[in-house]
Amino acid sequence: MKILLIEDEPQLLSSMKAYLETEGYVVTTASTFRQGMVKTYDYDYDCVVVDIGLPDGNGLDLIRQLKTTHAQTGIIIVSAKDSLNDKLTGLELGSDDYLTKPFHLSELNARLKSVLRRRLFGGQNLIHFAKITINAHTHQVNIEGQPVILTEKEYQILLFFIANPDRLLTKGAIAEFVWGDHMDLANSHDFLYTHIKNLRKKLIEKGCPDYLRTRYGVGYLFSATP
Amino acid sequence: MKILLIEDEPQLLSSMKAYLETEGYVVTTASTFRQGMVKTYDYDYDCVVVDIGLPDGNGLDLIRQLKTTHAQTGIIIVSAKDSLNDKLTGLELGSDDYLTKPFHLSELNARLKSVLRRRLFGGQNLIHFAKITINAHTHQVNIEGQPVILTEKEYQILLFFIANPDRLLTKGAIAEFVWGDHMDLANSHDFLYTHIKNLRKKLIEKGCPDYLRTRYGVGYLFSATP
DNA sequence: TGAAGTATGAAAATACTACTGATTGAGGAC
DNA sequence: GTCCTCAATCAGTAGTATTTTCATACTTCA
Repeated sequence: MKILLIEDEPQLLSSMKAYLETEGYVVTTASTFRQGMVKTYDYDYDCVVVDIGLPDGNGLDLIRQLKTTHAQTGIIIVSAKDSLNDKLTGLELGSDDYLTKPFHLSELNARLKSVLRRRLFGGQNLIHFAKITINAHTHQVNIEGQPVILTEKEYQILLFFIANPDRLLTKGAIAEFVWGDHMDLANSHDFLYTHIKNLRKKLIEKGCPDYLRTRYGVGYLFSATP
Repeated sequence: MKILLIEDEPQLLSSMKAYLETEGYVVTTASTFRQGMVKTYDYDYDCVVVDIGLPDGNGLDLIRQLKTTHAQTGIIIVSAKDSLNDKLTGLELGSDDYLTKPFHLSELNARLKSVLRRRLFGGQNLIHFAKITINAHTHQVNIEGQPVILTEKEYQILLFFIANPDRLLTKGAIAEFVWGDHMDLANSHDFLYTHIKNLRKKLIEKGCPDYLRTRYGVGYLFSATP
């Protein structure tokens, strides 16, 4: 899960970054709209958190543009109490949620989760796929009622598969979803293999058919139908 | 596709070579201008990548000479940040692109692709020939929209044919394009026959007329008109 | 027709890709 | 500190695709 934070107060920015990273997100930062805009050219973020009160230019333009060029990216607006108008306009333009300064980081996290969940599964908290049930809130996974204990990486990989059933997912795409863009190219895919092996094993142990099919030289396909 | 790398840092040189070889190029190296110059006498490279900051002599001379003796060879200049003048002069002299150190290997690859594409097909990414469409970027080939799965060798042979339609191509020329100069002389042409057979078969299977005509004792002619 | 050149299928060799179990090391809990 | 878990790495093996070789059959052309 990749988040872009656009915020000009260095202290707030770094504490947001630190907090979200402990929550397992891959976080990129920018301190101006311009910078933030440039980063969205290079990369598809799952969610952009933007402080709309930045000095350079107009944050609403950024939102407008993001919504047209990256329609599927979530947007959360952060604003000072007095810029209510901007907030409303932002929501009209298609941002998914807003926060008023000052806010608790846990609050940001909650909004983020909700936006991302909405993005992936239309806001459902419980996600079903054949015998598998995922609670996106608690990260708990069940196979026919039986709980399966997954590590965070395993969970994220499974989530990505279930968010994209019956679609051929390249190893690069999976790595990008789980780890961000800093390792997909250079390194080997050993770490992916290992996590997929462990995930497969845990699912099958609980009586789950092996929905995961390997496409040699490309990636994986998660499907309940042969 | 044959590339000559002229660069004096052994480490950079070898990593460039290794990377480009995995990308399917045939790579020769030189660590001085003099050496590089000599190699261009022997051989026609598709592109020369030259670090203009080498200690011996003047790299600009090399570029000037290359442009007159091998007008169709692509040239990419590599330079340190501060030698902007050299870079500009190089471009004036006819180099096709430049890179400033340090650079990502993927960046070099992108420039290389672009230069070679420009050389072969006037910069087009999508190359059309009758029913065949080639995406030079992804190496995908389509016959009337239908994808054809080709191996890398088959792809390169097809690319060479389509880059030279209606021209009689000797087996030596094809081999040189695909494998470089290390095998065309000595060995038999069995491997070429095999790849051409497989390529033909795959194209015809997808409903493509057999554009490839054999010229007994010489080579092949790729043409849409009888 | 015969010799050289070309085509073809199948097998062998090679290179590449994926899977697995074991191990290491970092970080948190106690 | 010690114990634990998890992520990451490694080495070895299995699996698959591609390239090359080879034996044989077929064409072309003098």
